Order: sequence, then structure tokens, then C-alpha cells
Amino acid sequence: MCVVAQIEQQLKEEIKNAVLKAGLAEEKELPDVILETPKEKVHGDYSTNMAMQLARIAKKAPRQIAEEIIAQFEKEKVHVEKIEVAGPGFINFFMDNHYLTDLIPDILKQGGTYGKTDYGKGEKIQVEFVSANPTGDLHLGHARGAAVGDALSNILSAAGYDVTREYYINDAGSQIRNLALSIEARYFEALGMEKELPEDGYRGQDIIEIGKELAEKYGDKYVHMPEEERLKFFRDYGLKKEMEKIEKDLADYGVKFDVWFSESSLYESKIDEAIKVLDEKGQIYEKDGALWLKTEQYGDDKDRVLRKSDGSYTYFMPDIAYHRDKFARGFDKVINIWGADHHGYIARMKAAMEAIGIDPERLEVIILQMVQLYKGGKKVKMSKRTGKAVTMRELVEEVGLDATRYFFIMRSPDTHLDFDLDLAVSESNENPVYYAQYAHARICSILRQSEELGISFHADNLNLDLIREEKEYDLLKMLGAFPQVIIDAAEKRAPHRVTNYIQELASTFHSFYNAVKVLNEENPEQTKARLALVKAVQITLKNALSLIGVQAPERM
RNA sequence: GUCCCAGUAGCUCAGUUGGAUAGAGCAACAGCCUCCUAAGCUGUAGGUCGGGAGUUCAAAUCUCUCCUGGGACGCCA
Repeated sequence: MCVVAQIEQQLKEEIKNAVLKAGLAEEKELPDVILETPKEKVHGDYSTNMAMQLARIAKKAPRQIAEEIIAQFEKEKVHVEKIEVAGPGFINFFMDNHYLTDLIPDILKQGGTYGKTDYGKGEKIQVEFVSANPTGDLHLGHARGAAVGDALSNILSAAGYDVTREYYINDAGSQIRNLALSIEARYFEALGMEKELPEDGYRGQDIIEIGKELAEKYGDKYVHMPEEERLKFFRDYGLKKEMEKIEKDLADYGVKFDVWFSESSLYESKIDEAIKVLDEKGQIYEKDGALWLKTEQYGDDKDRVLRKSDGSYTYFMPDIAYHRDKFARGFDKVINIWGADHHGYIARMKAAMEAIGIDPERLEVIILQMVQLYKGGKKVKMSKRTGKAVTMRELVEEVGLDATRYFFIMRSPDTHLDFDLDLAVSESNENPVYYAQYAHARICSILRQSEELGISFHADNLNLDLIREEKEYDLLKMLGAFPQVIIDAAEKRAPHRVTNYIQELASTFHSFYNAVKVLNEENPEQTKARLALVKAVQITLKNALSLIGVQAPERM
């Protein structure tokens, strides 16, 4: 536990003691101590609303209660310099912030692990994201999903959860037959023959190329083959090609999955098992030649079809078997990251979990709202190059990996995202990515120069008494907050809290940089202490950026 | 029609478990480099938190209702 968490803990404890000593409440009726960090410095470093909360229990005016608490409070024990009662009854604590300097050697020693905690206690969480159909290129929505899913996974890991990243490959069902038919049409086309592309076939450039490739490799070998045999080959071939491409796109995007789960593997036995369980629980029935699941009684709009009257399964059925399998694999929580167009599906899936005997609370769905590209103040609908929707690869080529990922993480998942291309590519002060990276590069520059000057410092041999400036304390407060930021971001499934933190930390550093000179040959002891401080900032900044998959450059 | 998300400064958005005078970046205006990277800093100005009602010591935050924008509602996946 870092000093900040320790002090906060002790402050809460001391507030509690003071309340009990003042006889304002019994131990069992005592509300949880809420400690806040006020927005304004005039309200101190910490503040509590305890007096207001106790107004009813103690039957006294809040300000009166506050005074009584203060009278019993032992300041010296917890680095409190001054206490004030303010407003309707807030108790504001002004700290002797020098204790914060203990963070410096602490962070230097922890290095790349600073910020990590065991908060999640190794709870097993699966995050399933992207899971795009293997029928074309990854697009903007997938890019957002990949960025958010990867960042959230990193954040959960850092907060002490045992995280598995998973991609669900939709390699069964009608869209895959469609893929085979689309490839078939392009294959014939490449051979100069006519074959109609199905109406809802895939028209992507990638399919055209697969068709060409097949024609070059095999000539007209497949023209004379029985249709089913040909389609099976094209299906398997296309699937392999598409998945290789998706996997490469994601790897280039900095995202790696632990498990690639195949939908078609469910057809071996897991679907039958799931149906059997549902049947035993009396959750299914036959009507109009189809098999239905009673989801309505669990909050869904209506019951849903599992097996169509033609004997094939709907998408829903293997998905139920899939989710049942996830929990059977021992995950305490399962998080799905879906596009906004799937939100109607949540109630259905949760109902299915309940029907099959799994607590639906253990399934969480994060819905990502739509992404809209802007350029020159106008909506970008299509790629200029291809005339089709803009792909993830094109986006990264245009604005770079760091900016792409940063922009996607920057906003809360449930807001519609306007992605400003001009802003993302601009190498200027308008661009929030560079603002943060620049802070890191500046620190690296200072550290390089200290080496050239032959100044070295060691975590165990610092004179921390020479850290006394207001701006230095501001920085230390930011550094100390980092572990809790990760916990909050993990708990609220809100990666954008990390980018908010990065902006704030960078801003606090830039402000410090302009006010305080680090390298000062006339005062080597202070220089060493300050070098250690900026080194701690560098470590924290780099750790934060790595959570969201953004580089921390040493020069810019 | 039912459901989900959003509505906060000119623009893009934060806003902790309900807390004090609602914050940041950009844009605007005024300053700061003989000094560790000016992709930076300091300051000024800018708001009926979509409207209304309620809950309470206290509401951007909770409840109800209405308005606006986006999306979802298949024996598709």
C-alpha cells in the first residue's frame, strides 16, 4: 500500500475515533467515513461530510458536531497541520504534505509495477471483444472495441484481476455460407466467367483478392468440382485468410488475444448439452415447428427461437451454449463489449443465462456507441481510396497508432464518438496525445542531461527534505493518486478515467517544469532529489500510457 | 409503439458514493524563451448543467414527466 492510501486510511480511522470520543454516536450506528479531495485548495487537502451525516443521529447542528469532532481529533498522528469547519458543516483538513515525499523512493523501486494493486484479489474475469465476423475488414467500430477492450483488460489486470481476453469467431451459420458463395463468385469472375454474387454477399476488396488468388493458384480446378465440395473448400480457405488478416490487423494494433474461440466447435456437443439443460429445467417448448426459449418471463420482450422450423439453429442458440461454456470454464465475471447495434440483444442473453441457471449479474455487457469520422468539419462517410467504409487499417495509417488508440479511449464508451481526423494528425498543442507524450519526452531530456553532467541519484540516498515547493507537492499528490485511479477505472469499467488522469498528470508536470528548475549545479543535493521526483513522474506517466497501449517516446 | 444511449461554456468533452463558488482542452483575448524541448506555461473572458415538477440540510448527479438527437426491436448474424 502506498503512503497516500495509508494516510487516507489513518485519517478515516482518526475521524472515527474522534466521533466516538466525543460521544456523538455509537460504534454500530456510525456511517462510513467519506473522505473527499475538494476541488478547491482553499478547502484543504481532504474534507469530510461526517458532521452532516451525523446530524440526525446526534440531533445537533452539523457545525456544532464538527467542532466537537475537531476537539477530539489528534492532528499530529496523521500529518494534519490545520483543521477548519466550513460551509454547512464540512471539516477540512490541511495536511503537512511533506509525508508525500516518501512516494519518490517507493515509485523508483516499483518501476513498471507502480500503480498495480491486489484489489481484485485474483478474481477471474473474461473480456470478450471485437469478435468481428470473418467476412471482411475490421472497421471503425471494431477499432474502438479493440482499443477499449484491450485497455480495460490491462486496467483490470493492473487492479489485481485475473483477466482472459477472448475473441469469438463466428465461423458457423449462414454468413459463412455467404462468404463461400461470395468467394465463389469472385473466383469465377477472376477466370473471366459469370457467376452471380448473392444479393447479401460480401463485396469487399479482400474477397475479390481471395478470388483472384484462388484462380492463380488453382486455375479452373474448382470449376468442374461438385458445388458442395467447392463451397466447402472456399469456405475453409476464406475463413483461414480472413482470420489471418484480422489477427494481423489486431496484432499491428497492439492487441493480442489469449483465446480464439470457434463457434463451430460448439456444434460438436455443447449446443446439445445446453438444450438438454434447458429442457430439464422446463425452459423450452415447440411451436410452429420451431424450438423456443421462454425468455419473456425473465424480462425479455418475448420468447425467442432457438431452432428454426428448417432444423437449423438461430445465432442465439450457439451463443447461449458459448456463454454457458464461458462460466463452465470458471470465470467469476464475463464482460462482453458489443457495438450499439447489439444492445437489443442484452436482455435476451441475460434472460437466457437466468433460464439456464446462471446469475445474470455475472454477465456484464458494455455497449459502445457509434463512431463518426470528421474531416474539415464534415462527416466522412466513405474511404476516398476504396469508396467503401473506412477500415481500421486505413485509420491507423492516416493518424498513427498512438493517436488512434488514445482518441478511442479518451471518451466514455457510452457516448457517441466524433473522431476528428484533423485533430488526431495535427502535431500541435491542440492534440491531447502529444501533450502527454511531450511531458514524457521532456523528462527524458532532463534525465539525459543529468547523465551528461555526471549527476547520479539513488532511491535510498536522497535528501527529501529539499522537496518543499508547492508545485512539487502538487506533483506528488498526482503520483499518489495513480493506484486508486486504476482501481476506479477497473471497477467502473471506465478506461477513459486513465486518459483523464494522464492529461492531469501531464498538465501538473508542465506547470511544475515552468516554475521549478530541476538541474542546478550549485545545489547538487536538491538536484538529485528533484531528478528522483521527475523520474517518478516519468515512471508513472509511462505506466499509465502503457495501460491504454500508447507509446511513451523519449524524444519528440 | 416499447427499450437503450446522449443532451453541461462558441466547439469536443470530464464531473468521484448526492456536497461548498459546476471543471479541462480547443477556439477568443493579454502576457512569458540570454534559463532543463514554447508540441510548454501564466492570466482574462465565457454556463438557466435540454424544460418542468418532486425527494433533502444539500441535486448536473436520485424519482416522475415532457422535448431533441442517435440507435435497437427477425424462425438474420
